[in-house]
Amino acid sequence: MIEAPRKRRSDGEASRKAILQEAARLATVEGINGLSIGRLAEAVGMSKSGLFAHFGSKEELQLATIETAHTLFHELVIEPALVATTALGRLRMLIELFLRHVENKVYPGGCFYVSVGAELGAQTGPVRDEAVALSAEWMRLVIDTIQEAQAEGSIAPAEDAEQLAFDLTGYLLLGNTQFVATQDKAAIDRARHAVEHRLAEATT
Amino acid sequence: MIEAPRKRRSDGEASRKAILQEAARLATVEGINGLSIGRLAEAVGMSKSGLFAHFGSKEELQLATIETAHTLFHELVIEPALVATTALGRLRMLIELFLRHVENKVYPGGCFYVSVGAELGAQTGPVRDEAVALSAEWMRLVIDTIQEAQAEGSIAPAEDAEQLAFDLTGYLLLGNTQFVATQDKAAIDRARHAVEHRLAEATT
DNA sequence: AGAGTATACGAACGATCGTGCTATCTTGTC
DNA sequence: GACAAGATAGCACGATCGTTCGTATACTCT
Repeated sequence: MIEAPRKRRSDGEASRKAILQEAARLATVEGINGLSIGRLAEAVGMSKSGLFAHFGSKEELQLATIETAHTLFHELVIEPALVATTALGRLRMLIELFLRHVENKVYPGGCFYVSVGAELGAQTGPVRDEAVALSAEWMRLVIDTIQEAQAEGSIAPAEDAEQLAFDLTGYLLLGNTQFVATQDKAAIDRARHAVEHRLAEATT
Repeated sequence: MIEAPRKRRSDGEASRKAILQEAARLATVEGINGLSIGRLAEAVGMSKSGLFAHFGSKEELQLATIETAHTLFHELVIEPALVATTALGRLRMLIELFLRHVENKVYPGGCFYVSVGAELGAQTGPVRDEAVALSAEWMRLVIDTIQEAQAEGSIAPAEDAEQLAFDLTGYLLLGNTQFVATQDKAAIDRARHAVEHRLAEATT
């Protein structure tokens, strides 16, 4: 016997969206484990039990939060970068949009992946697995874009794409971390400068 | 009226040391906030109240934990590097010893500063301030060592010492983070390779 | 209009949190 | 060997944790 699909009401959908948006913000500050359902409920202005009913368990809430952050990251960073016509242009835009979304404080604790990835990296469970998988997705995208740029002849074929992606991501990671800790945009500029320097060496 | 200095007993001293060592380890996995006194007490095999009496508050425990990690970092990474006679040698040793202490899993969650710094970066309070200050100490040391190497003529005077320190630390940060998440030493080797490449460019 | 259900709330559960208080050991000093 | 003080444990506290349950509201569909 197959259950008839329950219909979702628009107000519930809106609540769920508001909850997850706030959850993603708070998770970058307090951690995705440190964030409690009670404080989250207070932040969005609803009851603990009402909020909880949307997810059924804290783990489901955490997974939904990660998915929400993932979607927003795609909207703000990845998809806008795809408009560039050349692979090298896409690579530059990916990096610049990443730095801007940190600089513009999309999340108070910097890049969501960095914050949650650092928190969960050494732990176990489905929440950690999801967070690590999405972090790896970024690295994969950068590597692929570099290889496309090599195919287009704008990045030297002698460059190890994975190593170059590592170097560039290292700058972004430290830029993010320093900016979060110091609130000094100089950290973002250091990252920009490092990226440009490295790309100047790699491009033909 | 000046109080006579309280004498500390050796067994208490040993307990305190064991507690803090375990606290530092657990903090890199569960976070310095996520770590609870109850679980820590269970991990070291003593009662919650007995452990608590050593510190008087959780914040004091956290500060003492950070100080312990700081001391160990000096012993394992910084002081051994000072034996090198040249500044460039010291720089290389600092970096290599850092990577080794990650690789050798001195802490299960990688570098203590990175783990705790990422967790507390966006928060407030004395614990965060202490963690951020000690992270800045590393950067300061790398910058100073680079400038000494420039004074010795082994690193090009045209290099911006702060930018070079940023680049190198970025590699270390990502190497640490990737290694913790994947347990793959290839991440450490990527960091080594990036450092060597960057130093090859900067040295005369 | 009435039935059915998604949404939300309040109250309460057992567990655990950080933190006290008190008693019992153990150790170092005279 | 007595005695003060440090070290540790037991117990209890109020608060908060994630979770469950029953119920009231409000929307949607027939």
